[in-house]
Amino acid sequence: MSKKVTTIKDIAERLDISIATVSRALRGSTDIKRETKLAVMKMAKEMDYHPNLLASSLSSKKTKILGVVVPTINRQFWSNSISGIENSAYEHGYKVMIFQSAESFQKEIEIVETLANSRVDGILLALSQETKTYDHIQSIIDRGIPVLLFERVCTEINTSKVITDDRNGAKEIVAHLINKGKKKIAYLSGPISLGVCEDRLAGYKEALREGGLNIDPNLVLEIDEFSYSAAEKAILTLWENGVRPDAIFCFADILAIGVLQACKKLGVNVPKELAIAGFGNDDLSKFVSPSLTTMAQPSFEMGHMAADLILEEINAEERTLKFYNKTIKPQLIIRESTE
Amino acid sequence: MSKKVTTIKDIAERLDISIATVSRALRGSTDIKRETKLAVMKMAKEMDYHPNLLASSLSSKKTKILGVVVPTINRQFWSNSISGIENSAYEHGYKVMIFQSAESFQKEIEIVETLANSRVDGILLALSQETKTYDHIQSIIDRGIPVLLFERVCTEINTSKVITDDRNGAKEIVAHLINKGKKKIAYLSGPISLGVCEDRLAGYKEALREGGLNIDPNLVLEIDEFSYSAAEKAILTLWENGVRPDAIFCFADILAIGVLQACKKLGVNVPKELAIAGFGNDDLSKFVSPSLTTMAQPSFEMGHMAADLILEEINAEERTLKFYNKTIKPQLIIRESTE
DNA sequence: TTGTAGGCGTTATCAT
DNA sequence: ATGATAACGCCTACAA
Repeated sequence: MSKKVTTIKDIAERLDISIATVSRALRGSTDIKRETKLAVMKMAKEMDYHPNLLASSLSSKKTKILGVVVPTINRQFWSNSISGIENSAYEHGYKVMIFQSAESFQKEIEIVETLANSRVDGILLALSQETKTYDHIQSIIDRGIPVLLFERVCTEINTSKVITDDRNGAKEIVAHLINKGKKKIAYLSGPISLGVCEDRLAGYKEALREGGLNIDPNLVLEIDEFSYSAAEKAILTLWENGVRPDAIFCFADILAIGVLQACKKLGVNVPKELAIAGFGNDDLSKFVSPSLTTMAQPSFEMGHMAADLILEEINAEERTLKFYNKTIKPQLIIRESTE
Repeated sequence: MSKKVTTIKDIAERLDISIATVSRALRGSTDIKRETKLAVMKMAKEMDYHPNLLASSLSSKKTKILGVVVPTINRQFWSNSISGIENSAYEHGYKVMIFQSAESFQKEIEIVETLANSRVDGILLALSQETKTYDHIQSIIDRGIPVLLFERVCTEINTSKVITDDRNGAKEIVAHLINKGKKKIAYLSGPISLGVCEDRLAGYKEALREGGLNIDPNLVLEIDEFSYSAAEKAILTLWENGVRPDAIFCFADILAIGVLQACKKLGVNVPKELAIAGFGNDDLSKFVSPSLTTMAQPSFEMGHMAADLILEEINAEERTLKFYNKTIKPQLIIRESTE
């Protein structure tokens, strides 16, 4: 029953050569006779040999694997960024292991630990919503494993980072609302403890200031869950309380969708009574009706760049300890919800 | 610079005991003195010890990792099913490695090979669109690694499978269209070489037959890409050719969205002139306007069940060689696009 | 309960 | 160009 798995040792014995030679032949070392190499390859095929990556990695101290941790793969932004990461990794001969933290600090810790213990060559991480301390990350870095933070980053850790230009993106789209003649512009934010949310808040405020509008704290809504239902509820509550913005900038498209749903229930006309702007340019934003004005986030490119950077760090001859801080510009896409 | 990594050997030396004892203490073996165990644990913490999973897996021949291969993580059906898999795996102390085949046969082969060479304890696989031969899968099974097929399966391989009840699901939703008085019902399918597509075609035909409608081959549209743009184009072409169904059942929600877009361009009223039904119950289907009638696929449950099954197989004392064939019922959700 | 020692399958350093 | 042989870090009979 138990199938005998062939190893390089078996090949060596059958060919009556040393395992060292087999090992070299198998991964195209230069100094090896052409014929022995071919003989080994042939025998390997014949004996149905498959390398044991565990053994190889243990010995070589390289896994050629990148670990990725995102809050969820169930949002296009994240799944697209993963595709970008995979694309770059693939080009460089690396594989990618994907994990979801589900916005849980505990899970993030566990995942990062597992990844490190699995000796991945590098970790690409987008912080969970709950993450407020960073010892678990610093500890990984101290263990000598390169970590790159993307999208959900923090200032406390000194390492390479790739982020969206959130501040200017938010500023641009809010400016667009102002241009449309809106005077009471709200911001529907995720947890402001998240750097991304804060940065977009800053951009929002900046746009208001430059547009000569004053900042009304009552128009800054903070919800703690990235779901359309939470957004919908927030708007219904707002209306109950008699607050009436004439435009709203939402942290993410999924939230904007919730706002849209609320408007349908309330009979509020979009964009006349309430203009809605999102962020991300998910498929959803395009197909919903009215279609959603939003900032397109180049998520694939972000992932690609992130992987490029960490691979560069991994393969740097000297640990240069020079980290990059890259910013990616989002792009305004005007649709019906603000026109 | 190169930080010395602590191993059990180091701990053993510091405590002046054998590495065997340390090893046992570290993973709670029963027969070990309480105090030595505590001493080891304490020292491990003190020396910042982290187990090397490569070494332990190599030695124990178990990785406690499940490999998952899906066409893409960028569709809710797939990302949700992965969440289901993770959920079950997590409960059983397993981790999950996720890979995307991008509907490419070549990539599928590579991924499956890598997974096997990484000695994962089991593989959960949804076949790529291009996959027509299955030697690469049989070969993995022959190597002794459990493989479970889900959603995208084939009959050629004898192993556990988890699928949607596609035939009855399709039948039910098409029957619903017939109930609504529709007489010329089209089916917009993905590549019919895919089992899923074929099964839904069968259900579609069965519903027509039972509804007393005849089957018109011109109303069965086959496209080779699961994108809204491909679907949109198909409908525009159909209209150009003067074919006018009064209802259309789409293989997936994303295709139904494309049909909806086409209708908007053509000025076709939905559902009066053309009723539209999808499959999957993506977020999209709910938020689009008119909202989409569809079959809700319990993707999370499917993933969960798939993982449960393969874990059972992995942990079976005797390789029983008894495989399961589970079917999950989708549920009709009626919305505006057919009302 | 603890120790000894032989793997697990590769890679890598010296020799030759 | 090839061969011995010692790691790599951990597990696990078998002994004690």
